[in-house]
Amino acid sequence: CPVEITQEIIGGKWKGVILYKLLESGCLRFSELKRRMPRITQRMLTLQLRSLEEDGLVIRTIYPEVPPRVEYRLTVLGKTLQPVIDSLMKWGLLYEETKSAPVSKKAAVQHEAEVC
Amino acid sequence: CPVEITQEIIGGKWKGVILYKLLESGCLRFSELKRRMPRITQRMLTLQLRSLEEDGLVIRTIYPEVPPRVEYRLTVLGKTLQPVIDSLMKWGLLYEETKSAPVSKKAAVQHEAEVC
DNA sequence: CAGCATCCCCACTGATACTG
DNA sequence: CAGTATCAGTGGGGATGCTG
Repeated sequence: CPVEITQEIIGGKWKGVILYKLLESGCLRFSELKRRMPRITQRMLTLQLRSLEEDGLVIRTIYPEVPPRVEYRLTVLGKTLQPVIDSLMKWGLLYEETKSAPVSKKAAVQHEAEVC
Repeated sequence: CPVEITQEIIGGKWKGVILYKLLESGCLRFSELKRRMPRITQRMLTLQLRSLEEDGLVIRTIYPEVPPRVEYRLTVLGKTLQPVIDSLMKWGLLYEETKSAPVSKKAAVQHEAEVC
């Protein structure tokens, strides 16, 4: 099932957010990504980026400098995730709205009462 | 982050597929859902449906008959997931296509060579 | 038919410390 | 700066058997 395939690739706790940040910013260093995701650990960020790289969504570029610099950006395939991430984000916003709008709940319940 | 919120709700191995089947069919009995997802165990189907119910995406209707009959359908909120599930499915199809098209890989790599 | 109960595993996630 | 290494915990997910 295609839905399952996609979820296997961008699922999990962090990948969606990483992709969102990269779509937003285009190209980010490891530390910049980390700064944009204060709750993720270095370890998890590394693991998730490696996984995204394996699946061909992200490119990792190492600049042989001191101090080391590594930049991440989306591949062409990775960029095709834009509409997916967008819809995930939009629905997240809608959901938060819904939860904080108790006034309309009664009307909603009446709708739900429809029979199959 | 809204992206993370959505993934917490419809993430995991099965929820996306369940939602897809319900969007497609409108209303399904437990056994009908199970038949459409041969790999899921009864236990997991039950657990995932309960979770979707808790989050207000699915309505569970029990018909007091013998043998028992339980039907599942989306709430109004659940139906708002249509564009999300759609985009997940479309990208899944695109991804499968990409993997089975080795001819275009060279061109793709050249694209990836662009600098940040 | 549509489940619940039970047992179990390991993959995901995390905290912490260390390093080229 | 951008990682590895190590250890540990939790819970998602699964197999199987039983039942109103």
